[in-house]
Amino acid sequence: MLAAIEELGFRRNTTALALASGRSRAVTVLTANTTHYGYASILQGIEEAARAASYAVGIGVLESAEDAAVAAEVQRAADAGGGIVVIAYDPAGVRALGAVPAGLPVVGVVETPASPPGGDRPWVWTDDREAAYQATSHLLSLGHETVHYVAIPSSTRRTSARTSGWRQALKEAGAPEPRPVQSSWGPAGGHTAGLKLARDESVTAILCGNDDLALGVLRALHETGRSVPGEVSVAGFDDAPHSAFLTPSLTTVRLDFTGLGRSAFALLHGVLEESAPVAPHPVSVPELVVRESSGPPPSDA
Amino acid sequence: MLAAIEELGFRRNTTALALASGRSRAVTVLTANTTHYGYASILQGIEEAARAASYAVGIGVLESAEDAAVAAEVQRAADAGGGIVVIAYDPAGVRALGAVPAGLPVVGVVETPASPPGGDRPWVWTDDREAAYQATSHLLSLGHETVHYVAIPSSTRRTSARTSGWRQALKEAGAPEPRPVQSSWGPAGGHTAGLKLARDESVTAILCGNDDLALGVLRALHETGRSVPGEVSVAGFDDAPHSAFLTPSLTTVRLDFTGLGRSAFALLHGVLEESAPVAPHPVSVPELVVRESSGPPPSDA
DNA sequence: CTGAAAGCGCTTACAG
DNA sequence: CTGAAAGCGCTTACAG
Repeated sequence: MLAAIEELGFRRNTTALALASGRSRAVTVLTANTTHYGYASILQGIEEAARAASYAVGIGVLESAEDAAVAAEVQRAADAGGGIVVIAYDPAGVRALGAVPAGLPVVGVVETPASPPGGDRPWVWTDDREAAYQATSHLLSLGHETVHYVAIPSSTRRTSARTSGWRQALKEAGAPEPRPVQSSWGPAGGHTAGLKLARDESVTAILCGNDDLALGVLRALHETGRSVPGEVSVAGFDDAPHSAFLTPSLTTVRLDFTGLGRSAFALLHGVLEESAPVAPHPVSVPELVVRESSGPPPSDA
Repeated sequence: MLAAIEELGFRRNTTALALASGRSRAVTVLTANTTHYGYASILQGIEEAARAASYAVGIGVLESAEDAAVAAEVQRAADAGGGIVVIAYDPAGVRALGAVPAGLPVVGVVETPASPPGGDRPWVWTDDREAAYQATSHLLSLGHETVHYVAIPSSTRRTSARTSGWRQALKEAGAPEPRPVQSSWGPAGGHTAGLKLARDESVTAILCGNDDLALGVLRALHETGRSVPGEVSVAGFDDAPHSAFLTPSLTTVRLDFTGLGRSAFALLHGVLEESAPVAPHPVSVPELVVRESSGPPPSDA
């Protein structure tokens, strides 16, 4: 009988099931971006874990950080039923996480939290603060007087985790703290920032908020005739797939975004079904990867 | 009254609506990958257009090209209700497109079709053949005797559109046709292929199946001490965001993947609702972008 | 433990 | 044109 049902291509009707039972086995990911390395990798991790648990995965892009637009996207996600994961790495994401109505199952993917964000909601994070600290310390240990910082847009008005890790390393080493250069997410922003920093002869080490920014900085340094790492050292963030193959190859801090996405889903799964394996509070441990783009400062500097 | 309803946070129940009416205002995109530039951009385009039309967007990743696995993913997408877009740039995608049961609303995103793929289903494509033809012709016009080709994995056992465009340009110019080097999707594959080609002194021009591959080839050439474009010219495919900022910056063929995604959704929308604007048969026109990585062959060659 | 009824929140085809 | 009834395909709480 069951075999016959199988044979005839019978399939449980997901919609009716959801209406009758009130649960959906679905997760909607709310994110401001789907193409940058970190975001895309988290999405990939969530999808993998969701697929393994037979959950459907939906995506909603937060195109604007404006309150009304964010609220509309959150509503759409809520309407879809099931749970929500919001990637809160930027203002739009942070607002979306805050706008999810109480009572809805949600988990946030956030930067190192100073204090628990979004009230008592479950969340996962990358230890961006530690990662920035490691990269900055590495550059300082090479003998650089200080390390300049090209920042990705921060998620809140407060200091970002990456910025504060960088700052802490400088402070501990007694190094002067240059003004961070605010930039964007992509290579073009890094290029602009790099051109600006290249004009300053005293700059010998640059930490970039992500690898794409670093790529643009590398290009700017090349254009202005400053050699890397001979005259200037550059380090990135993320260890994107291309970073090992740049010329010079990029020193960076590897972050396990895919694993972070899987953890986010696991947490949500635990919230939605008591039977699901309970995920511990997961933190991805950053790992410094030293390559060609960092070295000692020029001896005559 | 309506205001009061609005006030109380009343919302139409999507699930009940779908059950009762039999339609979902949802699209599921089936793809083998979500992070590579082309795939991610198509997904982004679909999401934009879907959001504008108030459609929910789901994703299903085809982790394996094995028949049973593909069939299972297609079922999941079908179960979700609504329409399906499948990105058929690889064996898994091509099989998934073929496995969608007749009668379900589906559109395929395919390589330049030799003949209409998937029967009489609507589809959109990038003109990969033309793009490869343009890039190859550019390199030949610079004076190279021939152009070597590092290929991405092809979607079928038949010759890919990119390969055949390259071949056609060589043939028309009466240039010898070297054996294509089969590679993967990422920089690591390009690096391996580049190392291999670098051993052959006669190689002066290399066309790569995508920009990530080209990035790896550039690195391999650097490691083996061959200058670009002095000794070897390199061209890519896609015009990914970082390509303009590599050193040397990469000559490539720009493809409008985001627009392609939007077109795919528009087509599907037309199939699902007669009232929706009918999309024309859309083709994205490739555009050659000449940068630093291509130039004349060495004069002594 | 098994089986028939009620109900999830809508749409749609039908009676008034 | 308006309004009450039936039904979408399931689950769940309840009677047997």
